[in-house]
Amino acid sequence: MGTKPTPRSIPVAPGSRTPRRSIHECGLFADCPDLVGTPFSYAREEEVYGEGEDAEFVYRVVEGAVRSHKILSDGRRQITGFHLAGNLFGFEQGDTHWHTAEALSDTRVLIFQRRQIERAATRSAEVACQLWGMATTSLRDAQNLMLLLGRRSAQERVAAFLIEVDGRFGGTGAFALPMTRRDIADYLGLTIETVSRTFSQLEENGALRRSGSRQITLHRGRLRHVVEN
Amino acid sequence: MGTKPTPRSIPVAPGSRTPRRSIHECGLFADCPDLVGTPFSYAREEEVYGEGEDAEFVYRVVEGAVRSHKILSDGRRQITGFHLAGNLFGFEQGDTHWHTAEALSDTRVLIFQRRQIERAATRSAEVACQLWGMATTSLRDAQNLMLLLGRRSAQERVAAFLIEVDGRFGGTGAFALPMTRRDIADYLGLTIETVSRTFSQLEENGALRRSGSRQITLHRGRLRHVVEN
DNA sequence: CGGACAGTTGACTATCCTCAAGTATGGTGG
DNA sequence: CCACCATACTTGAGGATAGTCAACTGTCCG
Repeated sequence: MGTKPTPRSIPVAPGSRTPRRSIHECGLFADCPDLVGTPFSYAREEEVYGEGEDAEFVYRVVEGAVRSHKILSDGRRQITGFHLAGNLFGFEQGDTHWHTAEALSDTRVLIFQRRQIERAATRSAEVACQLWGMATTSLRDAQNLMLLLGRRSAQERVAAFLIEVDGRFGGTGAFALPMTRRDIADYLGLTIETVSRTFSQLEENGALRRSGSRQITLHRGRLRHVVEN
Repeated sequence: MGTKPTPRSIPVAPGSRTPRRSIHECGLFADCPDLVGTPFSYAREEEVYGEGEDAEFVYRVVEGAVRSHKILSDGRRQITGFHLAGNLFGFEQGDTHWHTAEALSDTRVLIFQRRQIERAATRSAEVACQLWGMATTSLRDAQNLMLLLGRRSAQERVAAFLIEVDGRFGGTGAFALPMTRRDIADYLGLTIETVSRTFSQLEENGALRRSGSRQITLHRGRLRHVVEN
């Protein structure tokens, strides 16, 4: 989707395109000064990688947001995660991506070569343990989402989602959703209409306020009450 | 549930209870001869560990089967995985279990001290990488289940489930389900009635045959056709 | 101003859930 | 060995939640 500046040809030779930042800014792990990422950008709705492609790179979001999804042949889509500033994504089991990743909005990332990270992991137990920890954290998130998808009502799903997003944006209770209703629906296993209706219900109940469709202010107490059943 | 032989007091001192097997049989990783598991047993429906408990041990199933689940205050339950012979379970992010694990049937396991495994990981990059790989594999499984829970119909869920179980039992197309309809329902985000009805439908369509409620023979072609949409 | 697209709302439908009754199955005790 | 009970499973009828289809509104662009 969108224009495709062949993302895979550029990051390998990072010299000219963008000057390297300080190690502190571009490095992946504190104790790996040689593990430096190359800055890169994606436009809104642009694909970062597609399911089935070689998993050559790993990405850290600097600014913007990315979604990962799986899709069925008839178009049904499940978003498995949103990656916000600071998040790492693109690790896979095996040599190919089993997800598609796309930028929600114009997004800046740092690109790392997967091989290089794997080599660092085989050399440094500390790096490997950090990677293990990140994978375990992702697993916990995935399992929480499984509970939500398998056992929660539409209201509970949307409320839990808003609380989650709020937390990831600093927990101020007010934020602009970086994703469309379709993205939310495909993350929560609902339809856009149900998401929209649920927003309206939550607004009626005073659990949130909308200013425009994206800007949300939460009444976190009431929202938590919806989730905590 | 059931009798509780205080699982946590025994594995620490593995000397007397059961004679240690060969390293090959009890070890967790080939290159860690010091990482030896203690054999232990759980009765049908017995809890291995509960949500919120200290995650002191890690388990490998030798014989039998274990389920991991998360549960809401009103009893809604989501099973996040079944662990069969050979599978490792009990790793967590942080120091406490965020699941409950229970034996489906009388089950023999090997118990490992989590601390010891973590220490091995910090010493050996190879061990850490293996742990990382296992976590990544679990993550992939979890994300596939998310797609199933979020976007698939009851028929597709049950069909996919049966294909998965068949694969884990060797792919012969005939096996005895080790879990109840309730367990299946709570894994697939359905009710027992829907699971039961779906079994009946699939049997009518010739996609499977039942001999007793647990013994299943698959018509894998037709079943795959149901899943592949 | 107008077009494209995102989002909302309404009416109707379908899938799955709930409640209820009935049928196997397996273990226990006489 | 059989009767009995508890439990697992199946089936049916009706209902609720979320989905589908469609129309409409708002917003961002040029």
